[in-house]
Amino acid sequence: MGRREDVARLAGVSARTVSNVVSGTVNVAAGTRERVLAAIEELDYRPSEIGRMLRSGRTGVAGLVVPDLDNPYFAELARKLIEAARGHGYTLMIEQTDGVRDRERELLARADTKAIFDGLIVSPLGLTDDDLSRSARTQRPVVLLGEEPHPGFDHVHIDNFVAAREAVEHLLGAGRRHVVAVGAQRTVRSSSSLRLSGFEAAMEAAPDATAQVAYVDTFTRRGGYDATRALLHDGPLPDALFCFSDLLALGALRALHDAGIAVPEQVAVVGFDDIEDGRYGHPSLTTISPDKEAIAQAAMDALVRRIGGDESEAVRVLAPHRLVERESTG
Amino acid sequence: MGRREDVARLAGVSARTVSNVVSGTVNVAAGTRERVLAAIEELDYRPSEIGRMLRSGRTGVAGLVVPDLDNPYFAELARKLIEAARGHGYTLMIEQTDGVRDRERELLARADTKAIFDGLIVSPLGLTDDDLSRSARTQRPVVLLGEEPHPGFDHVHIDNFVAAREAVEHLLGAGRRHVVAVGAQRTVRSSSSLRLSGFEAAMEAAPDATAQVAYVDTFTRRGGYDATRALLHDGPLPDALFCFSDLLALGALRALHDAGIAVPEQVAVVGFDDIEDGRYGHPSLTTISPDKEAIAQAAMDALVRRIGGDESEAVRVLAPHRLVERESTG
DNA sequence: CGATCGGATTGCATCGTGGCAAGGCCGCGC
DNA sequence: GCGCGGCCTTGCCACGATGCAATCCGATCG
Repeated sequence: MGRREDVARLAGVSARTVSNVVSGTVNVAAGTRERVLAAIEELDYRPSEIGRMLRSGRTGVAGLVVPDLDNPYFAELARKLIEAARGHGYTLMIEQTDGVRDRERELLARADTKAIFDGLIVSPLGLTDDDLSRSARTQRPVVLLGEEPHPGFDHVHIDNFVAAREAVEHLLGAGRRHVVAVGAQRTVRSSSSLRLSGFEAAMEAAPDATAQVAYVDTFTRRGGYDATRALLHDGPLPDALFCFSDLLALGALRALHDAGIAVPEQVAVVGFDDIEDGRYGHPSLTTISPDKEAIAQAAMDALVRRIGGDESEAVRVLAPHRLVERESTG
Repeated sequence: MGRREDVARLAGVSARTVSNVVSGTVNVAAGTRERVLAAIEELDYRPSEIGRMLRSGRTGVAGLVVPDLDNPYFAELARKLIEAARGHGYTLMIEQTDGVRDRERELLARADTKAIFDGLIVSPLGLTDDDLSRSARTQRPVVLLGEEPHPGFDHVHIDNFVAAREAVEHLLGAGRRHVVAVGAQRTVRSSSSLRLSGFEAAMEAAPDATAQVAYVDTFTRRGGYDATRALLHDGPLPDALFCFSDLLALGALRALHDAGIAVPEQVAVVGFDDIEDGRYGHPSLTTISPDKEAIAQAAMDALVRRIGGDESEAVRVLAPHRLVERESTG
């Protein structure tokens, strides 16, 4: 690949003129332009993105920090985010944290130091306000996804409380009277606390119904499987499960099937996330469907706005969700 | 964030000495180092990664081009690749092509021009040798994943032919006598042709068995669902399906269930990829499990070696696979 | 015919690093 | 007291690009 000097020499102009042709921001005589373009073609010259980055201070790269691409919710979200980023002329660098707080902190710190992003979209699990405000010193904007807002940061989310309540109301409305919330967590701070609150709110409005909470270790199929097994072993059979994620629900479905319990006849199941797997499984999964495209779009919009220098107060964007009824609730 | 000049002034040294302290490659007197480090802390100075990139010609970024992160196989592979990249001190930028040849070509071209990667890992679907060799002019190394090798490029793969043959032999060994290969494609050039060949080889070795090929439009659950529906509608019921991917298999399972056909009693099903979904579904899916970790590791190893300047002949790395027997084949 | 104007082209400076080699300083040995 | 060696420190430059302002040239106008 030729360098700009070589192109200039071949075209019989100065190096600066080559730049003018390439950037197109300055008037260049038609004849000159053609000679330069020919020389560029001839020598296979391509301007260096890194030089431009250095000069302009912009990289056109945004970081995405998610717990885990294995998780279909994040994989589907990442897909939409990559598309949204492309729409803004941005490329995404993806990092995984496995929900480990130290990894999340480390990546935030790297955003200050080694990294090259213009900004960062973070889906945190274990970060505290303190972790975040410590990193707020950075010049680089951060947009948060997920349940919890943090003061001073843009935040894109769905109304988890209302969504959870609607899911449970759907179960109650179908006549279910013993509903178990699957997905509370003892270890992790308050992830999903809004979903739990929504569950509780719906249950309190139905005094004749029994509410129960099942704890899980991880938001995985195995977590849902193990929790449901324990549930079936320990006590009376409920007639509905509200799982805090589709993965949990898929694990629960499997455990119910293994125990010979019919879904939805004996137990109805609702999930949360609307991942593709839930649509083709047997039975297909009723779930809360967050508008992932809206989330991705809003997050990139906010990030690009901040990168553009917007210093206004942090915004909270509410993306739509809807309840999708499928076979698992009849 | 302070600049190097400011740090130098505060520490009472030259800007160059600040660099020397930061890089650590040159001897600096202990007292000077401490003063500089204190000034760095005080002014919150952090060296610019972009400046380093420009100076060194390395970015520490690799590109990953996959069809689609929605596809759990690629999501799981991406996860492993990100981890492998981290092990080499690299970060990944992920791009999606949706298997569209023009997008793949465009991204290869961008690797030459706008992009900042040191190298690229590509999982192509529609690229021709010509497309690739056209891009081989670039200085940036490319490592290929997937079925098809291309001359002159490092290639990491599993033995698709043998894996497919083993999958079909497993079905035949269980007494199945009418096996349908689900996943041949009319439009896309030769994707999965090795899996088809493996299928044919196994079937030819069993003269008393009936082989059949079902075509799909896309390697998705819907593709598998539609193809299986058509299959059930059109002809006699086979007693085994060999699906070229787990997604196809999951769609097929759903279609079989809708038609009231028992799996594995009436029809056995084998998939390919061993994605997480297949493990918890009902029935769980027998599948060919490629060693994704080995693939990711080998791909990053090869890429980093090339980036390091290795000009030796292109290598082909064969990663292990194994047949995982689950409920869908009894 | 000279002055002015405007478009095309160019040189200079800068972004932040780090390699290179020259310069500075101290201490030791003679 | 002087010279020399060795360690620190520093200035200069290039990496590649572009904003800015100066320069250059042909053309038009008075």
